[in-house]
Amino acid sequence: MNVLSNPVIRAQEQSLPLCGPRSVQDLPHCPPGFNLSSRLNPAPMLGLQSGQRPTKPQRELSPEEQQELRRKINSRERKRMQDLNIAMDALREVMVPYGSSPSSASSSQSHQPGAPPGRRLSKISTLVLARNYILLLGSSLQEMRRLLGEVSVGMGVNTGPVPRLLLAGGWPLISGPSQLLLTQESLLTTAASSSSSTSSSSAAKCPLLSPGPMEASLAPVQWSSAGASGGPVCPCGVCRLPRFSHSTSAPRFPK
DNA sequence: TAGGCCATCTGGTCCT
DNA sequence: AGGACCAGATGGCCTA
Repeated sequence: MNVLSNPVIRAQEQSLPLCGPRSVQDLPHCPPGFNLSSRLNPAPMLGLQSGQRPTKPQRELSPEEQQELRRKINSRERKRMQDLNIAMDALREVMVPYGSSPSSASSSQSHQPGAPPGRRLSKISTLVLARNYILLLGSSLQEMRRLLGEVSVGMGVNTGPVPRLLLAGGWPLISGPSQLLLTQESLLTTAASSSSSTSSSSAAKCPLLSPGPMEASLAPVQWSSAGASGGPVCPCGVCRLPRFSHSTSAPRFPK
């Protein structure tokens, strides 16, 4: 979101009264009698237990100081969230080779003029996808080790130059997030050899965030083109991946 | 128009 | 004491 276009921020930057845009009644942040100093400058506790020292009397902040302090805190929080979004965009760039508009971090819902079609991944989708990708990489690594072991046994350790599997490009390596378009079968095959200990509290609900570290976490997801067919969407209500559909006919790892 | 997604504000808590 | 982190609340924008 464009910071300057945000009326609240504008009000902040222009030192307009806090909570201006809204009525006082429906403002949990600014209830009637709201006083920043109650937090920033807490009054001595009533009903202190015996033996406790009363809190050190603190300097009362003037309204201007309170406002300035509030601005400072808000600004910090804004910065923190913007940094988080930058990191999220960096992750999107890795996870989504299409449709991502990296500079859109602060103007979230707008499409850039020249940007490729397709909606930006939501934060939750980005995280879920990244998790799947990481798990998949892990399982690939394990599979690779297993195959390497087989080859070594077959050829005798340290006797051959380069295993032919390598030359043949037959490794089940992941070349990119797009390879998350895998069938359940292939994923399970790959995942079977791995033993992650990840657990998820959402297990029961989401096939992508599911119990079995690998088995279900690697439930196949598939990119579908923006606005396309409207295949089944993850029903969990947690990830709600809008651009993925569970696939049953995707390419498999070469064997 | 409802629902999803998001940015921001805010107060609470924990840490340094 | 001040900053970081978190979660709840709120309102705006967008899409189906």
